[in-house]
Amino acid sequence: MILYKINKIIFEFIESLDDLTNEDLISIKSKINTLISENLERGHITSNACLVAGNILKTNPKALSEKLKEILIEDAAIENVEIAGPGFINLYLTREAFYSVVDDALLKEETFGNSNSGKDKKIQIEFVSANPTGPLHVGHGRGAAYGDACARLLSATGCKVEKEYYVNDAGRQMDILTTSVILRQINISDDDFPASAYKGDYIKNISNNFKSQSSKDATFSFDISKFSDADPEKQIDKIIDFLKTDNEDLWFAIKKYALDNVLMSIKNDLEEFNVKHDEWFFESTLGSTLNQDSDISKSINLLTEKGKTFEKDGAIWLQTTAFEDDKDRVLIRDDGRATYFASDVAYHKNKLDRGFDKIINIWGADHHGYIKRIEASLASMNFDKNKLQVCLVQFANLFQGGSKVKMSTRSGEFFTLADLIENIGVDASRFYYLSKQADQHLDFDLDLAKSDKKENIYYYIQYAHARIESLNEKFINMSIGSSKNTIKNGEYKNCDKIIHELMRYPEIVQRAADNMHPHIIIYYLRDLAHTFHSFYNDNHVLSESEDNLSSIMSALNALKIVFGNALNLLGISPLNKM
RNA sequence: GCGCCUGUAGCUCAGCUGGAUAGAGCAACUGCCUUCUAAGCAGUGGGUCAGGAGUUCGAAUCUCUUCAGGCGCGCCA
Repeated sequence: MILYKINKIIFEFIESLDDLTNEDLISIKSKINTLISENLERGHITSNACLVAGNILKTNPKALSEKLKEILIEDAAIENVEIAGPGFINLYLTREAFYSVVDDALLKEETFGNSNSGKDKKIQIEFVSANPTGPLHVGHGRGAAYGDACARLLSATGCKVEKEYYVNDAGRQMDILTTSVILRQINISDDDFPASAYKGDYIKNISNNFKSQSSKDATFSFDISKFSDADPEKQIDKIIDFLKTDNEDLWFAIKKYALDNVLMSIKNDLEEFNVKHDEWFFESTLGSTLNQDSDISKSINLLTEKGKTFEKDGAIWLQTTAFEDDKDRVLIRDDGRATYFASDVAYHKNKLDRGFDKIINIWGADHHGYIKRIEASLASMNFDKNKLQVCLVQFANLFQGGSKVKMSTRSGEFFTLADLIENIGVDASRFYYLSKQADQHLDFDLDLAKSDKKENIYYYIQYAHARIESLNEKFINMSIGSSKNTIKNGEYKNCDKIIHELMRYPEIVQRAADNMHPHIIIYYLRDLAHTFHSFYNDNHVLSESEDNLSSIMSALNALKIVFGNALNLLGISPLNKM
């Protein structure tokens, strides 16, 4: 790529300067920005190299830029060099070099924009990982869209990415799910239904389906009033104890059935949403403290060997305060059971033991308090805690008819991911989920996502793609050769703005991947669509001369490739017709 | 109280690895369809980038501070 070459020339120039220490060089290199310009008025490529070097070396940036200009102008791809403002360098490429991006895109097609900056790094990204106690809701949808888009971005920069879902199939929430289903079996009325149990319709469905498929029957006598307790948590615990011990067969049959069912529905929702995990890791496989060979025991033993644990009040603690945590955390309760934290420690050890160069967790923002303690546990086991990167996803609020859509999980009525997809479709959902930086609150406007006005950027972008496709079909029917001369030789310059925007694409992908910011792609697409629509209005393409027409279509086909590739990074299919 | 995030045009948001006049869309007003998809284009007006201080040749962007809003702080999962 042309940018790479120019960067090399600039770096060589900097290195040749007098009185340059190694430190200066590193600092200068890290601050230099040599980019495709945002605006053709500033040349094709612009660099702040001389400003940065001038500042650090305490010399006049303008004098530096004069020298650099002499060197750059020698390059065959560069037609002109301008010095602007306090010492910016603005480069103009020759027609040939300028046009080369079109050939490059047409040649590389779906790999255009990709790089190998990730150098085959093995990265695991864990996302969604919702508790298997009910259907995915719109909050999970955001994590799903974000995690999947990040995986695509990282793959595009050459990383080997594995997507994983962590299934919390051990612990109390599974007991509550099981209990909820059993209580539906024995027809506890809605009024008597425990406050802490799950009440959604899906529970009733699971219950009914189990009844019709299994010979096991809930025929024991059960009087809910015997379990009453002012604290709903204690109430449900009493019921769990009873059901577990007195009806073991039924308990395990239903537990398995319920988990399988919920998991199946989660998998279906994700598949529908165009998200596919490579691995499903079950918490239960981490084992328990009763088994010395389990992952849980091994990680706790390791921490103990390293002298990081201590006993207090009958419990075993990890001294996470040694690594910036607010307080120390319990690994094993005074009754001998492991905490959720202990499972998490074992799980993260397991992940790193699998040999990933980096593990990424996509977590709900409400979990941000957990980052320190996990990092502390990894550091305590002598892992490099920088191998773990946690990305937080803020909540999404749905708006419809100008007001917030209520989402009450307690009553079991919520707007599920499946509802959202049914409402506005997979692609528009993914698009709007990704339209804002993940760690910030998102107001998701359902009316906007369905609107047919320009304010609906999703359609605005798709419309550009569809228009190109439509032109292309007509062009193909005209059977004209594929000369690109009039753009190459500069006779026809009306697509220059489009070509110029195309040149930015690889650097946009790189930036989006480096920062894990898929929304950068969205705003780039919006600008790209605007450039295209503007061109389309000003130029009646099909009535151009044959030479111009075929030239234009080569540029537009390159543009179409970029639209397609960029949308694909977001997991969205481009529309050919609208 | 502690931690994280946010505050940019009337509204919804970009821009934040410091850079050249702070950008879009909506809303308001004005134009553009006998020709390729008007789900479009062109234009006008609209800003003390929450307030203050600092670092810098240069700050919406970095540091400190004040104010306002959101979220999180269990031997829950």
